[in-house]
Amino acid sequence: MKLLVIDGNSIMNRAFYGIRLLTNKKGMPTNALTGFLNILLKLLKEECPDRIAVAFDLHAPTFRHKMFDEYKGTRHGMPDELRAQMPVIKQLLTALGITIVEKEGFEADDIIGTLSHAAELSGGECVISTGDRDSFQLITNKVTVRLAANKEDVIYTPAKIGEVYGVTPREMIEVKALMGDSSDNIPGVPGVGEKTALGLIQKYHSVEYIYNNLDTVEVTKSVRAKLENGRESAEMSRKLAEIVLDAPVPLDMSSYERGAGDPAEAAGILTEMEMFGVMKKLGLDKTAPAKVTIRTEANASGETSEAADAAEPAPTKDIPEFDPAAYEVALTDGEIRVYLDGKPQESNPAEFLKSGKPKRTVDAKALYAYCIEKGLELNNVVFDTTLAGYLLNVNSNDYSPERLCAEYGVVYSEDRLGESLFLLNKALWEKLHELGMYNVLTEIEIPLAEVLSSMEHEGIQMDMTALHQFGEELLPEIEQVEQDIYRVAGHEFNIGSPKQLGVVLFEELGLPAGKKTKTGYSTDADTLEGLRDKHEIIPMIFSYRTMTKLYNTYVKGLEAAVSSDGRMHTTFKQTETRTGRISSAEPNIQNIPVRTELGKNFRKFFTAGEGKLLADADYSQIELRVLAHLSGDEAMIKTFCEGGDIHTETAASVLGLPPEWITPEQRRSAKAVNFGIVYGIGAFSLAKDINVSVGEAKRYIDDYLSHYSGVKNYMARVTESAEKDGWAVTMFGRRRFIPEILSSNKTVKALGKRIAMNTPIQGTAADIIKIAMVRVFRRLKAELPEAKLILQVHDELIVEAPEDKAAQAAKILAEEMQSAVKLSVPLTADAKEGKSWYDAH
DNA sequence: TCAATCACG
DNA sequence: ACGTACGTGATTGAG
Repeated sequence: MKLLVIDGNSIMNRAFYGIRLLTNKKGMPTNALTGFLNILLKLLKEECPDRIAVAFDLHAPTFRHKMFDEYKGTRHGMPDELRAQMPVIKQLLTALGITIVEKEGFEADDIIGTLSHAAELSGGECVISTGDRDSFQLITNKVTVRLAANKEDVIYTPAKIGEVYGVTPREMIEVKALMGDSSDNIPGVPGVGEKTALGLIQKYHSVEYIYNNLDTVEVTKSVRAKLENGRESAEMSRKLAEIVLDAPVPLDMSSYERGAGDPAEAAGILTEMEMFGVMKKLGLDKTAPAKVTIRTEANASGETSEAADAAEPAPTKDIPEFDPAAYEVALTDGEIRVYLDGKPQESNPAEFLKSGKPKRTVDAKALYAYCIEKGLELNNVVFDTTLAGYLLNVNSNDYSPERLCAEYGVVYSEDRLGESLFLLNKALWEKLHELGMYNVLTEIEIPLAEVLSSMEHEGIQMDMTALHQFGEELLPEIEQVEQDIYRVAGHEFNIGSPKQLGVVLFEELGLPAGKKTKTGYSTDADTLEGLRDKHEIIPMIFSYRTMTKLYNTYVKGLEAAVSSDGRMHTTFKQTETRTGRISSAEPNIQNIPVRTELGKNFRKFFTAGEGKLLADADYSQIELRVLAHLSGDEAMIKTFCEGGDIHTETAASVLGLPPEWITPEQRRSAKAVNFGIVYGIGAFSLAKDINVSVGEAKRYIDDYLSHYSGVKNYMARVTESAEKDGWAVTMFGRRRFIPEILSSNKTVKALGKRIAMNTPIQGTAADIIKIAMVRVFRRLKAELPEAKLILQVHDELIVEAPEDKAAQAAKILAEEMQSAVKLSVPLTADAKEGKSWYDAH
C-alpha cells in the first residue's frame, strides 16, 4: 500500500507563484489550478500510489494576518486570485474521486503527519508532496517527502536529510525549536539562526538535553547567553514545532482509495475554466461535460456565482431554427471531406464546392486558398468553425476543432469528424446568435476570408535588385558607426546587447542611468533620448540601431521572405488580434518603415508589376471619426462635418484660440492628446509623450474632456458597462471579453478600463475597413477584374491594376472605402497612384 | 523560451 | 505607495 499525501495549500501556492496569471474568458484565475493538476498528474505517473489524500488548512486567519492584510487592503494573506481558486480545486478533486482531508483547528501539516503515520502503522508507505520544508520531521524509512521544485522534485529520505542537515528527521523538530519559523509563528531562541541551531542539534540532539546540561555544553559566550534568555521560548517552541500525529481524521487507508468521482462534472469544471490541456492529460477530453456551477467564495454556501453571472450575457433574441440542410466541409491532409448531418457524403469535390449547396467550413480562408490553387470555384459558405470560434472568444489562440469542441462541450472524435463538426457548429451557431454576432460572421468575416486568400495569393512584386543594392549601401555605414562606437567606448563590445551596452554607458562612461528593466539598465530610445547631449556616443547608438534594424529586419528579412515568383506573399491572420484587426506575418507588411526618410525607401521596392500601377488609399483619421460617431460628441462631429483639421481644431477649442493662431507645437500636443484619448489616456504618459509636467498634462486632459463632454460621457459609459458585463463591443457587435477589468490588481484593472475604451474604437475601425475590403473586392471583380486588391495596412488598401485602368481602380477604391458604412461624420479616403508603394502613398 | 527593442497603424 | 497609452510582428541576445 502506498499513500500519496499532497499538501494542498502549499502546492497551490507554489503553482500560483510559479505560473503567470492565467484566466478564463470571464476573468476567473486558473493558473494555480493548472499548476496543481500538472503536479498531481506527474505524481500519479511517477509514484503510482494506490491511495491519495489532499490535505488543506481550514483555520481562521490569525490576528497577525489580519493586521497585515488590512494594511495591504486585501483579506487573509492570500492574493484574491489565489483564494478564488481554492474552492475550485476542492470541487475538482472531489469530481476526480480524490479524497480531500481538512479539519477545523488543524493545520495541513498535522493532517499530513497523521496520515503518513497511519500509513506506516498499517504496513504501507507514504509519499508527501509539498512545497515547504516543514514536513521533514515526518520522514522515516517508510515516509518520504517530495519537495516540489521548479524543475525536478527533490526526494528527501532519512539519508538525504542526514546528508543535507547532518541530523535525523526527528531532530528537525529540535532545530526548528531553536531557530524558530516566522511563517508558523514559532519564536525559537532570539538570535539563534539555522547555522547555530543545526550545530547544536548535530552535537547534542535535543533541546531538552541542551537545557539540562547548559553548564557543560560547548558554546560561545554569546550563544550561551541567548540560550539562557530564550529558555522559555525554546521550550514553548519545541511543543509548537512538533507536528501532531493524531489529528481526528479517518485513519482507515481504504478511505483514500481513489473513487470513480464524477467525470462529467470534472469535465464540466475544466471546460468552464478553459483548462483544455489538463483536460486532455486527464483523459477527460472524450467525456461529455456536465453543466456546472463553479464554487467561488461568494457561493461556497450554495448561492450562484456573481462573477460568472455578470459575464454571462442574457440571450438577446429568439434564436432562429438551426439550418440542418447545410454540409460540413473539412479540408484535411489536402483532401476535401463532406458531411451531411454528421454523415460522410460521396461527392465530386469540384462540383460540390461550386454548387449552391450551403457549406459550413472549418477554415474558410484555407479552403478558398485551396480552391484558388486547384482552380476550383467555391460558393455559398454559410458558416465557418474557426471564424465563429474567434468571434466568440478573441482571447484564445487556438481555434482548432479539437480545442473548440473542448471549449463548447462537444465530444471530439477524429473517426467521426462529421458528427463532431456538426455538433460543434450547432453550438457555435447558437452562441453567436445569443451574443448577437451572427451577422459579423456572415456579413464581414466569411466574405473577408475569400478576399484575404486572394490577396495572399496575388502578393506584391518586389524589386529585389534595388532592395539588395540598398542593403549593400547600408553595410559599410553600419561598419563605420560600429568602429566609431568602439573608438569612443575604448573597446569592442556587442552593441546589440542591452546588457553590454548598459555597462558601457552607465558604468564605464558614467552616464546617469535612468529607469531600469527587470534585468538591468534600460537602454531604450526614450532613455537614450534624455542622454543625447550628454555624450557623443548616444547619437552613434541611435544611428547604429536604426541602420541595423533596417538591415536585419527589412533587407535580410524581406529577402528571405520573397517567393520564387519575385512577389511577397504575406499571410494575413484573420483570427489573431483582440480587437478585430487583421495582422500580417511572414513577412509582416504592416510595419514597413514610413516615418523616417531613410526607412521610407523600402517602400520603393514594393512595386507594381510590368505594365501596372498601384492605387493606394487610406482613411483619414478613421479612429477619431469613429470616436466622434460612437460618442455622439457634438463638437467633434461638427469639426469633422466642416472638414476642419481635427488636431488644430482640438488645440483651438481647448486653448480657446482661433484655429489660425495655433502653432505647430500646439497642434502636436493636441494630436498627442487625441491619440491618448483613443488609447484611454493617463496624465503621466501624456506628460512623457509631449514633454510637459504631469500637472500640465492633467490640465490638458481635463480641458479636453470638459470641452468634449460627449467623449467624457462615452468613456464613462463604456468602462462602466465593461465592468458590469465583462466585455466591450464594437458598432457591429464584435465582442471582446476583458478579464482584466475584473482584476483585484488595480494596475491590471486600469489596463482593463483602457482596453474597454480603446476596443470599440479600434475594433469598429477594423470592422469598417473589412467591410470596405469586401466591397472593393466585389466591385473590382465585377467591373475591373484585371485589378486586384493586394495589401491592407489597417487603414490603408492597395490595389494593383493595369496602367490604363489604375485611375478607375483608384476611384472605385476611394468610393467603396468612403461609402462602406454611414456614420454621423463623413469618412474620407484619398487615393493616389504610382509605380511603387512609395510613390502611391 | 523570454525579454528588450523597434518597426507600423 | 506604485505604475503608467491601444493593437500588432521580427530580430537579437541571453538563460
